[in-house]
Amino acid sequence: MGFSYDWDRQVKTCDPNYYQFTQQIFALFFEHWYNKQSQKAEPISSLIAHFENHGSDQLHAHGGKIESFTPQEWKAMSALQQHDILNQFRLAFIDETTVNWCEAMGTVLANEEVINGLSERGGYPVVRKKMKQWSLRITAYADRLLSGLNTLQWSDAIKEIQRNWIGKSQGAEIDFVVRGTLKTLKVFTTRPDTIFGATFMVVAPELENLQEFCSEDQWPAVQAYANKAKNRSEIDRMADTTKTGVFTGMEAINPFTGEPIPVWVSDYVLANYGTGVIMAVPAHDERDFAFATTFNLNIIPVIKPTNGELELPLKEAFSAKDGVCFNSGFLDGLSVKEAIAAAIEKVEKAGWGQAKVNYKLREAGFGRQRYWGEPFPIVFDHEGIPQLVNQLPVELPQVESYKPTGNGESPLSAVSQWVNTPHGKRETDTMPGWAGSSWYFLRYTDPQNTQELASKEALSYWQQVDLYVGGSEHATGHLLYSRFWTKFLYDLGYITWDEPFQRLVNQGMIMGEDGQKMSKRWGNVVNPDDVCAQYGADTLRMYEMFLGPLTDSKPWNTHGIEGVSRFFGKFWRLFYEGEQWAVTQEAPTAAELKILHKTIKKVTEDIESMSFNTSVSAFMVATNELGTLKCRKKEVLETLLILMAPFAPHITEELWSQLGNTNSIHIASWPKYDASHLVENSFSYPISINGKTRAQIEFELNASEADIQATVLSHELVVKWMEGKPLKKFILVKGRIINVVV
RNA sequence: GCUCGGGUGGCGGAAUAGGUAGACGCGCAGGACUUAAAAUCCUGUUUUCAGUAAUGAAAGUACGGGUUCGAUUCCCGUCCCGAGCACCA
Repeated sequence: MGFSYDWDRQVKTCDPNYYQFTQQIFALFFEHWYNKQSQKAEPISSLIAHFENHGSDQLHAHGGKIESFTPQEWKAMSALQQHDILNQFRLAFIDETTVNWCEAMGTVLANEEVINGLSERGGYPVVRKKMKQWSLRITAYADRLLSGLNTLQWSDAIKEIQRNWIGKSQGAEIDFVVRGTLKTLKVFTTRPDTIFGATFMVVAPELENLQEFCSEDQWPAVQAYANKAKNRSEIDRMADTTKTGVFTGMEAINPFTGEPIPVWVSDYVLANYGTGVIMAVPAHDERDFAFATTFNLNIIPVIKPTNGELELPLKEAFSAKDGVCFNSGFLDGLSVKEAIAAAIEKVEKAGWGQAKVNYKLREAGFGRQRYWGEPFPIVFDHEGIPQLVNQLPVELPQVESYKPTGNGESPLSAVSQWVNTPHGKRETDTMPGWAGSSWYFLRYTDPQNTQELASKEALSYWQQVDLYVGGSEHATGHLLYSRFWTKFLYDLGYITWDEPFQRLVNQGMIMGEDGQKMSKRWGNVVNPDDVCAQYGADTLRMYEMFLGPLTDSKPWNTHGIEGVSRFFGKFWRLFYEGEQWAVTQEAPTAAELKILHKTIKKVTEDIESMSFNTSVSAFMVATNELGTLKCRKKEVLETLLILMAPFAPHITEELWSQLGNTNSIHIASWPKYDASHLVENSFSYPISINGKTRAQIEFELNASEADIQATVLSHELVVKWMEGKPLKKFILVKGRIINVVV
């Protein structure tokens, strides 16, 4: 096909020479934490220094929850206790995650391998199970991943997918005191303006200390419900939107009204978003409304439309974000926007909570219980504390079997001579496929380097990827992870830019002739090798471009390729008269130069905007016009060849050499168009009367408007269509159109 | 349901800082060259109506409104297609 790949820069992520640096980057994640104050990753040593000097006080670290401690307490801790705390802040850390466990297969399955709670292969039951494994703290970068999108030339679709995935929402965390106890339930809400309408609370069934918020007599029912909910897969939950739940027997106090409201448990509240607890405002939230209706709970409207009244009783939740508060004490009369600000101010002043930003983005699971993957450069010492291995690469051992062990551990755990080292046991999970693919573009700059992932010189010469052409299926995977790794390596000073792919274009697919995706199943597969054998690579390339815009999916049409094939025939005959070479040295005429420079301009602009289909059309137009003029002049044809070289690399190279050139056309410099060849001094104006084209008159472009108007108004057709009515307005758009309004 | 794209001839598609809608190609029809065919070249091809014809008129960029001298392009509403998300408080 004539792709100009530089095979000297080929990389293989599964080659130890490559993955030793994937392991090194993992080690860097492990040795860094995220400072929310400086907004960047910093070495773990600075965090340890902070603990030694200030304890947990004034900590601006992104991470998990810890009990507060003093410097003295920190120093008195055991290595294991210190590890547990540091683990809460390391950017590569051991996380408790929920996985899809298939007992029958003895393995963990990916979400897409689970269908309706059963394994895709075999149809065995799958349950959700907690498992400790490595994760990368991508949430530390959530804000930068979000704001960085604004600087990128990516399609709106992909940007939007990433924005949704990151899912930033602003609101407040508010504490509700549980009646008759000293305990509080912390909720996250984006609508604190509706708090006077909060008539009950709902906690997620997975909440760890669930029992604390249950009365003794309700606990058995709650426990039974929670156990059932735990084993429901996400897909099951999704499929079933009817509301289920159990009353916990407890009540909480709405801090704004002082009224007690019941606390329920239901699986429509997700444990891993927000605090896993919500204040339910049934009048203004569809889900809460459905729940309240199902269980006959109180519904109090507190927001009404800006211009109008609510229809009571409510038939559905009024969830619009423009409205006015009522039934809401000091918030009455305020708009939703004003009330949100006022409610947060009140919450903070009263010490009930604070403004809070939440993200849907979850930490990136980085462990796989599979053989094929980069081993972690980690050994767990005799205390079970993970220690980095300095000697890289840590290579995959040869094994007898790649199959799962059956107990959920990686196949590597069975290779005891590999697992056991003098310093402890190796981590036997391996890294996911996206580990190596998150930085390969950096490796392209310096693929043979054995000392570092790439030299500073190479990285600063090549910089980030100018243009990435790929499918949109990587939107929330590869493309997000690569941005994350790039920002991290930027923080550490490895690179001087913090976005990997400046411009991203999602190419469309060539569909079958029937408009469906090409598939053996539909019998509509067209093999490019066959097309190439029949028509040649240049014809195939150009036809694919000619089919339509790069970003669109479009059906293949076998007849259509004939048109491109014929075009090459015509193009060839500009150079040959029969078998006879026919190119001349004559100087081109003005008309020929105009054709050439028009084409240079069009193709140069089209390449910039990736409108290759219209470039092909421009080549056809130029070839047709030059053919009509019988132009065989070297000066014109040689330049046209250069323009076509990126589109049809083979035929252009051949004709280029036949023109007597000894170097390759693909290193020739790109022509510049000369505007002086394109100047027109007259234009054939379409004359509209009341917006309808009625005549065509040619005028010099520098003719005066008065002269033009006089000529137009006395023109036979214009007179006819004006039907004697008086002229209302005469519009002249120079070089475009004339409109006579009567 | 929400978010983001998009609807133009028989087909793929062109043209949007508002200015001759349908470039280019496919297909189709007719013609030239040829003993014939292939190849090549030429002409026509949005729809409807009138006309033997040249030609003329009207409508037309999913549908209905609006702004404008002028709208495929801008605004409002509706329908349809595609992609993504999916109880995210």
